[in-house]
Amino acid sequence: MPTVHDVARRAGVAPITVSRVVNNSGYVSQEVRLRVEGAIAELGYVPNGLARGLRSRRSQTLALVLTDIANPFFTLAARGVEDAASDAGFTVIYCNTDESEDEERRYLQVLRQKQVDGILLVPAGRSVRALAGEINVPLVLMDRRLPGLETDLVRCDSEGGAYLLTRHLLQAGHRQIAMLNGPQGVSTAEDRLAGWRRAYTEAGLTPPELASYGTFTQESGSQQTRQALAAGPRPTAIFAANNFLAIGAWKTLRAAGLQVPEDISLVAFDDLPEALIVDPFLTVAAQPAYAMGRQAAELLLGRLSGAVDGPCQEIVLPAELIVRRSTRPI
Amino acid sequence: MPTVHDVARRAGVAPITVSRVVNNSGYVSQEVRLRVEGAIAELGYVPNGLARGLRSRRSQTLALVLTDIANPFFTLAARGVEDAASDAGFTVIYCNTDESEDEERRYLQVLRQKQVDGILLVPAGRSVRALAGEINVPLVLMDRRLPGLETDLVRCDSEGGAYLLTRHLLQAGHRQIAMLNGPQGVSTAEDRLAGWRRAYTEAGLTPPELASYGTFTQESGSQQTRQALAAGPRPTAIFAANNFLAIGAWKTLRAAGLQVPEDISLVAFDDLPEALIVDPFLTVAAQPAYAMGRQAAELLLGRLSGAVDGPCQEIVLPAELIVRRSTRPI
DNA sequence: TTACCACATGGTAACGTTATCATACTTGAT
DNA sequence: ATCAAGTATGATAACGTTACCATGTGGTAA
Repeated sequence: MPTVHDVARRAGVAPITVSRVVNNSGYVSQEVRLRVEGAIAELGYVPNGLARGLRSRRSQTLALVLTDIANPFFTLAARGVEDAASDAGFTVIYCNTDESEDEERRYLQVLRQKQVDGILLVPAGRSVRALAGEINVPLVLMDRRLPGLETDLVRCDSEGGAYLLTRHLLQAGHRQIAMLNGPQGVSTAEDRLAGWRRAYTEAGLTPPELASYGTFTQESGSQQTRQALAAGPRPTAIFAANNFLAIGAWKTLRAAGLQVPEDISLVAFDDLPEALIVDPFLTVAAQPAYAMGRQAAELLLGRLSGAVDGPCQEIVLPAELIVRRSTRPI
Repeated sequence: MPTVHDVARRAGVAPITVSRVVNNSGYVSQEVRLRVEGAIAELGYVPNGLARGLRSRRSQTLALVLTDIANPFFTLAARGVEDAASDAGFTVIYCNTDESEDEERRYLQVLRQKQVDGILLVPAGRSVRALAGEINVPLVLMDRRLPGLETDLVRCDSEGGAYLLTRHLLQAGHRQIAMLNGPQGVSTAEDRLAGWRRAYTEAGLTPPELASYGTFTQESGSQQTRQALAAGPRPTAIFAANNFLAIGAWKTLRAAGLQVPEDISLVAFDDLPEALIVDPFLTVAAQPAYAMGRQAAELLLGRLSGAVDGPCQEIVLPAELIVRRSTRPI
């Protein structure tokens, strides 16, 4: 592997001049520049990013820490992040926490070692709040708020989306709307619950005792659905707080012999990518996942370059109500 | 940021001793080890990965270069890679080429700079063959063969899977089976075409003129389907060479007023993750995507650690025929 | 003339770690 | 007493780059 020294010798200049050519920094005469570029091409020189990063204290690397890249919502967000980073000459390290705080802690430690320039994080737990100070690296949260932590944040308007979905059902005459939710304490779960509540109260109604917590998984969707079906007056509609919960609910409804929407209505937060779905059927509140990822990355890159300055920003993207065929008036 | 020197001073030892404690290498007495560990904890010392990598020539980083992480097949493979890498203490840089050779070239250059220890690659074009020599980094191909390049390879048995799907249709009495394919020259496309052909010839039949090339996208699936429906005797079945092609085909069939399977049968390579599908309906050849990613990463890590030695390996995982409800006898 | 600035190039040191070699003390076998 | 092997620690230098400072030229303004 040739180094700056090899290139310098070949071009008859000092190593630092090679550095200037490569980085387009400082003054270099046209003649010398051409000679150096020639030498670089002849030797196939590629700068060593580790040495560069060590000296300049910038690694040109971002990290994306999320709960599960296999969730299409995060997959799309990841593409947004990757595209923005790549445009700016940054590479991205991905980390899946699987909603585990231990994993999250472990990864943040590893990323500190790697000297990443910035971190995009979908927090799995509250522990980041304590770590954030230590990490000492620009941090932008995605998707979820983390009360008590002063950082930039790019998220979707969960409360508003949930409100729209619930209002849609209320307007169709539903009153017993079961809410299947993610983990208590996770901001998206809390916000969606709040939206559900607000739709009721704004309609002059009292929210029923039909909200449950769980995890953002299919299994939890099934479990919460079974629970909702078992209790009190059977709900006439179900609001699943994310895509996996919705799939679990739907499967369980089918298994219970209930048709959607004939026997029960079903709405959900999160849309599924058009590319994966033959016949979009669910009425949903769609999040602009790609845009969220891109904007979060751009905000972080802006902080790094100094283009963005000042106090923490909270960018809230709207959720779009897409009415399809999984609901029916009562 | 404290360094080895700070820790060393605090613990009353030499920096190299701190290094030995951190890396668990060489001899360190129990007493000194405890003192050093204490100092590390007190100072919150974290080793600098860049300096470490520069000196030791190992960055503990792998790269995963694929065409599009948004394809669930690759998403799952990526999880397999990430999990295996993470277990071994490696982090993963992701790169999406979008099937562009230019992007692929660009990324390989960047990865060389980053001094990644190894690369997992789903080749977008033939250009890698030329680059592979220069890169000088262990390389494991995933998913696609690249004739003329001597490297490790982990892939699925595309030919066999296509054969199973086609035979399934032939046994059901279909003779006019249109094959919607990906790009000519991509090994998975060629292998699946070969499997389709073999099913015909083994049944003593001549493959019809119903195979077309395109890209592995939904749009191409629509386009190829329209073409197949327009020509000659209408096909009684369609074999889509991947999941996106299948979705495009299905949508186009619906738009043309054709019911699956009543009016036409449909099968596809690639399954969709259970978590995304309410009611699995398509008969498919399912690839073990997660296993593919994991095994590819483990092979690469084995090469790096020296645990795997010897000539190039080609690991071929079987595709599983899953018969569901999208086909019917004729 | 002096002073100053833009341009052009180089020398030196430092980023934080670990490879390599060197030193020295035990212990036990000969 | 001697040697060898195992244990324990350190000094030095190097990985490849760039920050920082220094030097020198030529032109232009005062």
